[in-house]
Amino acid sequence: MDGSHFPIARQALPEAAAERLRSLIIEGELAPGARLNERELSERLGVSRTPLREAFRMLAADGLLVQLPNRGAQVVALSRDDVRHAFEVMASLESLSGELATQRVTDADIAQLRAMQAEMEAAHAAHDLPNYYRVNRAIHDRINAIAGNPILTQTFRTLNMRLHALRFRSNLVPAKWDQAVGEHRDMIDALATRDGARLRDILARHLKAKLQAVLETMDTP
Amino acid sequence: MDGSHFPIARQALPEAAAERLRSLIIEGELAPGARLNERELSERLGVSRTPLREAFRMLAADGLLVQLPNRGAQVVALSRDDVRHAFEVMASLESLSGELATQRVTDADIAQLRAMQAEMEAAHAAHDLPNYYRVNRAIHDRINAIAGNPILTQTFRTLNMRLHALRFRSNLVPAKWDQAVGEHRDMIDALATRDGARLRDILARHLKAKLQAVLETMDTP
DNA sequence: CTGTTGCATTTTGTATACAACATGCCAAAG
DNA sequence: CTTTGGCATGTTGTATACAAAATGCAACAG
Repeated sequence: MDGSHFPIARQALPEAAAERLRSLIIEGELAPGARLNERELSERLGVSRTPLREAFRMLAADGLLVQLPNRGAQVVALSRDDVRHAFEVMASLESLSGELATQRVTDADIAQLRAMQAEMEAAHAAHDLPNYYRVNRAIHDRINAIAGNPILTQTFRTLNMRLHALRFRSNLVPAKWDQAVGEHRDMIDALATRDGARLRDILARHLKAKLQAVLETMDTP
Repeated sequence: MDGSHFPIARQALPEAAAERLRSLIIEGELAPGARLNERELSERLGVSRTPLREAFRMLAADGLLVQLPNRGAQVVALSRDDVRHAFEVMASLESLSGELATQRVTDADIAQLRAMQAEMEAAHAAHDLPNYYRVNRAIHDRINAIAGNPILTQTFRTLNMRLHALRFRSNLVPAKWDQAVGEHRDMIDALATRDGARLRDILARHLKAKLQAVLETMDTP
């Protein structure tokens, strides 16, 4: 018997509900601060309240919801300071990720990253924002994977998820966009030459710029 | 007013259950790898299965449990690599914490830390391991608080919680203990002189030594 | 003796009923 | 007119009943 167990996602109603809720939050269907009515949501998602409440607990642990005693759950509303703090931590984690990646990256990885970079630049040239973001994130994820530290990856993912709830994927000033693309190319160069210090430096600047861009899209305190 | 003003915190049964389970896991009552029977545990904790399952979700999010579909929850068993990875991330976060703290620390903070350091050295001199660990942790928490980044604090706490499940609080080689105490004194000195680079350096060494100490207490792969 | 099949039992997963609490409204007192 | 008390209503919190899946065991075929 080989170990090929089918990925039949048979079960996991709470996970499925959590996934669905995540989408609703990230897409703004459930706005920051919105209170979540259990009965209404359970009907909308087609599950009963029990698995839905377990989904709430998961999202609360991710920092996407806050749960008030006897008053239910509501979508978290990040302040500008929250965003600054999150980016401070993310910058530190990205630095670590980059440093580890320079130690472990293979030539095959570099080739793959360069291909993704090309794809991203194509999206940039075509002003295709959704695809740009998709590939952008894929590159960051790939570097994270190369770093080879699952706990780092998970910690990072959790932080990222919070920020995605901000839906800052809308506006992007052309000059900043150009700069970001250039920084990405530099990042991969630094990786290719195994220059950890330079990579750290680029990442720090990259994140600082991204923070500014995000803050500019925020009208709420 | 009746006299029975119990802390009516009748609420938050899931939180209470989670807290209790955390203790049971950290104290080894529930060993790594142990499967948790819902009915048995719910009777033991005096709550029904519904809030207990929500507690499971919370602990799973913290990384203390893993939940397998249709097969319940079990206490996570960390591998040596998991521990290495966790320490890698923790070192990065501690560095950030130290750097931020040097920027924001006040003289009053320094005085308080020195008092705690004295308390810790007293515990060291008295070979009082439990108190040593308590004050040790309090110092780290204090520095974290001085850093003034709640998201950093929370991320750090989550990671720490996983490691506490290892119960490495038992053995400690005298030489290592002496060294750790000295490093703590150096840390506070570096903070007092606002020497971020030196603090980073000390923290990196401190964490590396701690990792070694923890790994030595592990017999499981 | 080994391995498979089917059944009985146990355990997890989900829905729902009921209890505790919060909220909004209206009436009545000041 | 404002404030307060109490009731009606809705919402969350917990327990439990029921369904589905896994597990263990024994009988049986090879």
